[in-house]
Amino acid sequence: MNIFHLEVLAAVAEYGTFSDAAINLEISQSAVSRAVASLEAELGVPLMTRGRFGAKLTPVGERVIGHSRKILDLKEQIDYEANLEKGLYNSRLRISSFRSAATHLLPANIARFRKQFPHVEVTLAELDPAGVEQSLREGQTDLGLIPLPRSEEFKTWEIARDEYVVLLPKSEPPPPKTLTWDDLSAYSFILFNYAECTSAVRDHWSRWGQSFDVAYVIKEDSTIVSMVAQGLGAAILPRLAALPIPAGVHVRSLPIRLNRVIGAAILASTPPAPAVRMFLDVLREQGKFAA
Amino acid sequence: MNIFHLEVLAAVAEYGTFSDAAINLEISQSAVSRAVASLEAELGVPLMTRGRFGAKLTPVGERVIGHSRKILDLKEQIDYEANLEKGLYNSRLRISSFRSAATHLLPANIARFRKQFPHVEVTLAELDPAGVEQSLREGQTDLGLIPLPRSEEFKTWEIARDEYVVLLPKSEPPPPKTLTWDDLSAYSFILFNYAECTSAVRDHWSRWGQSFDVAYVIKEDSTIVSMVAQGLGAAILPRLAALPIPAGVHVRSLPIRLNRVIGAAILASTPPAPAVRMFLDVLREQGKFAA
DNA sequence: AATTTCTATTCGCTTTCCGCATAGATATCC
DNA sequence: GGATATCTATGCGGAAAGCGAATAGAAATT
Repeated sequence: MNIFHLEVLAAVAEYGTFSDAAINLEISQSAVSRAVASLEAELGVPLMTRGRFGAKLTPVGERVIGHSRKILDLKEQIDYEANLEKGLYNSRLRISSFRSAATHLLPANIARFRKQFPHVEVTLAELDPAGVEQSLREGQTDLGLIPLPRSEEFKTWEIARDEYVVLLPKSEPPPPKTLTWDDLSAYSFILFNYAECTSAVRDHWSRWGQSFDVAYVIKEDSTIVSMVAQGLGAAILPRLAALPIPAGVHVRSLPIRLNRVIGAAILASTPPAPAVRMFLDVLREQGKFAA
Repeated sequence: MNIFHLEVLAAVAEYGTFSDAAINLEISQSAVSRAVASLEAELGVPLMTRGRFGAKLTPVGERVIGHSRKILDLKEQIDYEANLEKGLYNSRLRISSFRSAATHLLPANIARFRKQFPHVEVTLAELDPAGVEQSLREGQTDLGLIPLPRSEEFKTWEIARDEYVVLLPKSEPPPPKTLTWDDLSAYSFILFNYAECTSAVRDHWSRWGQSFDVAYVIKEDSTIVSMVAQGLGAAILPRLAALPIPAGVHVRSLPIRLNRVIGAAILASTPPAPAVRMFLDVLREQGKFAA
């Protein structure tokens, strides 16, 4: 059975006559006639009645055409996959990302992407968010991972949410499971001077009428985790940035939770390349599985 | 694109070599090689890698094969519809049914069935349930509509449920919306001497420790409805049997509801013919829509 | 009755598909 | 290292399928 013959059958059903179907398909009327006859011969049942009035599906033809249309849809999807592959072949995808997304979110997704599209060359640059933005503007980056929201010069998609957690040093008794603002007032804080985390934390506790002692503002997330482990203070930073968290450190949620929204971004003025669109699909599927 | 070529691709993916796929499809190895090459040429992408080790799908081949398998499934469904049509052509379906199912359930369903299968000749005989059973035994009926349950000599399917309702004559004030057994004790009853209705009703009120005056036992449902309208008593009978119910008669549920289960039946020893199976599908769909 | 419009079929040609035979490459065996 | 086995790719020739142009036949329209 030839899929084009199914397309002919569908066209006759839609246009009502062999002649009109022929015009629309840009083949001759006799080709239409023989295509339908060929299907009927192969299946052994009449799919259409026809005469001077044109052509109409028989009852069994109605049942067959439903399946035929689905076959034509699937053929379109096969063509789409082939065209996508041709469009992606020997293309590249340059990703820039701030550190914890680069470390924790991207590697597995890049692996899954490359398994489907092995001919796309993927590069990953770790930059702070301002650097990601600049690289996008300069055309050095195809897709950036940055915190949201962002200005309208970028088109963005939310990819993940990362909770700001409180890291507390080992203590007897251990800190309560659920922290209050009063519990936090006992600590000096080490804040994370990266990807707008310090300002996000200060804005958050200000919004709830709180203010806490900030003893350090540190750029290195691993350093922050070590300092907490050594009892130098408590820290508030995104969970992904804190990973891996050693056993001697307690992790708690803030009294009122704060999330960092991680987004994928391109320049709003640039239509996304096929590789970008396919990678965004992979990222979205990841979010779906994580949910 | 030729659907058989998709079948070849699927076979190679399954068996791992062109040679093994050829053996299983009962074509030559060179035909397999050219079928796969033909698909690749048409789509413009390589679907398989191959060599002395045999053949494996490429990543785009993996994506394409998913759609291809669905196309093959749909082709099977098209073949099934064609074979069904051939099997049904010039066949007949002889239905026997007790009266109210014959009057109310079957006509619309027979119409829907014949719209899909216009070459099946359908006959409908109205018989009481014992007559339906006998006609099935004698091979004069292909499918019977009878109350359930039934003996194991029949294979049955539940098709519908029909509530036994109380018909009450016009009165001032009208009878309460919800009847109690006490309410019923005020009436003489007219019972329906058809399709085991009388015994079903007597069994029901006995099961609940009740017993009521039975003034008449009548075979004609329309006569029963008239007698109630004229104030000769109350009636208990299946709702379908009572239709159409005139305005001057009140319809109420029994204090404890009773349903008649209407089933479709064939002889257990006889595999159902294609026409029977298709008609059962139509009856099941009706139940689905009614739900 | 003539004309128009629909589908079916013939003719001749092109394209596609197939099996047989074999070339070429590579893994396995001795 | 050479012989053998096993895989896929391709040439050849024939059969089958598909196509457009032309035309036959039937039925609706004018």
